[in-house]
Amino acid sequence: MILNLISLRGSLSKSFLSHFPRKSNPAISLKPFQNPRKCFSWDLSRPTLACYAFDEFPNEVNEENLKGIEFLQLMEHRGICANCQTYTWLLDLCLNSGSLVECKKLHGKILKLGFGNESVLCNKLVDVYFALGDLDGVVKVFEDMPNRSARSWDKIISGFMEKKMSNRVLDLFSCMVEENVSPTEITFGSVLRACSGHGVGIRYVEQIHARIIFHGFQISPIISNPLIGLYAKNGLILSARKVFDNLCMKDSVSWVAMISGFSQNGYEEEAIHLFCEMHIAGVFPTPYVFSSVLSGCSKIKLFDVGEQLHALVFKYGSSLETYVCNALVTLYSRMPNFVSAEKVFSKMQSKDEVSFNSLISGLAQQGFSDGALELFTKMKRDYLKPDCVTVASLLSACASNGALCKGEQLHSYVIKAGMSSDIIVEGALLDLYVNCSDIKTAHEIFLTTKTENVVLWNVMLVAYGKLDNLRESFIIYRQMQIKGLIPNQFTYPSILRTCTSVGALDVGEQIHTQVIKTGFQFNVYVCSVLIDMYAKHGKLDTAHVILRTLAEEDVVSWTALISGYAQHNLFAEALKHFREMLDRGIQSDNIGFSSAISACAGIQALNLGRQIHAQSYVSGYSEDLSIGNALVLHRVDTVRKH
DNA sequence: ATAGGGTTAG
Repeated sequence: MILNLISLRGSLSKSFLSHFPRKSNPAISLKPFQNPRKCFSWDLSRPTLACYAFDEFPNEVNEENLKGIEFLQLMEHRGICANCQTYTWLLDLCLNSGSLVECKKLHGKILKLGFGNESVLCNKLVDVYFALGDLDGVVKVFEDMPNRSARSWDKIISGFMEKKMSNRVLDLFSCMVEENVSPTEITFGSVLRACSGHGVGIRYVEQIHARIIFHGFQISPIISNPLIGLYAKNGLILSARKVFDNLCMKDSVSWVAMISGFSQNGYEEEAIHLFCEMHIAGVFPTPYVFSSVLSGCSKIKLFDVGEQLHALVFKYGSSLETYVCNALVTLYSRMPNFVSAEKVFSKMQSKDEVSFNSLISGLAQQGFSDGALELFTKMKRDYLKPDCVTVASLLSACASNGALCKGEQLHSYVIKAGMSSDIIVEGALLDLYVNCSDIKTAHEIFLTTKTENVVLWNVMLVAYGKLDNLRESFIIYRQMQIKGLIPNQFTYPSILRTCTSVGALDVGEQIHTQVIKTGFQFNVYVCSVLIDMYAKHGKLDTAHVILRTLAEEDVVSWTALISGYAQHNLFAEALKHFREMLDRGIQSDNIGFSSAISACAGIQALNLGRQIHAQSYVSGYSEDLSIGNALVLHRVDTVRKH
């Protein structure tokens, strides 16, 4: 209707109208055609304004020259007073034209005319200043505002959040609380996002949570979902679960937040379990939840569950989603053969860096460094930029294969691409040189790094361990404690192995006390090395006690003890423990087999030795050198007997 | 408001 009328007016075209904000009420808009001037003072809608301009200034106004401030000047020239609404729309024109100068002029006029108290205008000014990037302007308007409603606070808080200025958001929130303005859902939404962006302490998050409960928002998914994420990111998985359980209306985002929270914190089984619950509850599985739960399956190598999920991915139409496919590629690339991984990968419609990284890391972790490097080349050919993750995987593959030359080439790529200070690339790089026995270069790199990365220190402990240099290892170990770095489950095995190999049981015992002090006495990795150390040095009772305190013993811990018994001629004990290990459903490794065969030789148990040999053969150790040596010994001993 | 890939080990 309006457009028809407008088109009758010739030059007043649609593009002319596009200069004006779209905010028209058709019923009112018809009025100016009867009496534009009268209408102007109390109602200015988009067409009214334009029609007025056309009626009043047919020669002066056209599509090109009409700008907000010029129009205002024309109005003033004609003696017509602009009202509050006029300024609102003029400010909207600034938004479209992007002119900060004009906005400032209008701001000045608004203050001069005494419109500075109008909250509508102030909010609009905040919008425009934000859009034009003048944050000082924003703050100035806000400081001058007389009555700051929750809505105004929300506007400025979410504005700063959009600019990712978490500090400002949290400061503003404190001010808001001080002024006793009740926060809204939107306020809490921004504040929670600021918390995760800024990495604030969990105590602060808990305070915010208390306020959320106080204001009765804990049942809102919009607030509780990010809260779940925040608790999960900080490792407080129980708090996250509590928030999740308190939600009476869980939406799909709530489920994803909780499932990914579990999956990312080492609670993969719980993640899969919760996914099943979600599925039973009839909630539609989004691509988000698939990528999350699949990632959990990859981490704990639950391939069959992953395959079942893959079927669901097809069923629910997520099979073309990049995130989902990437998670599937990761899952399948952890399997011994890469057929499924390559199938998913090649069928992907749009591959990104992560798609390549998933496959590369799979190849790298299974020792196929050439295949991984080939993909690295392919990746560059597809115009995808290899990132820190790519390089870290590749470096790790080169390190484990002793491919120093290729590793060095990657090193220069790292320097060129500016990744030298990435915390993980540094670790992988250092590991490369240590593994390739270039300890000198490794130490040089170590000296150039910042000192707060525990991994680097651990790798240096491995480095000096390789040189059997316990003195230097111990200095490093001491220094990291002085720097306040907390040893982890990688630290203790590294130095303890050196103690074992140089025969420094006293130093080892000293470290054992620290293991207990820091709560690592239940860690299988740490304990297996302790058992090995004590067993090799004849303290078999101590080694035995340590094994018994483990909740979940593994092959390496058992065989460390068994080989200790065998080495100290306690053959019956060795065989007894070998039997017990098998009875517990733990498959032997080569150390276990060779120790048991040696023990058989020791007590001249030919038949048992043959049996164990057959077992080792079935377990795939037919070409193992240590077993071969044990067999030779066995033969010699049994021949000697006859 | 929710998602995928990474360094050190016996």
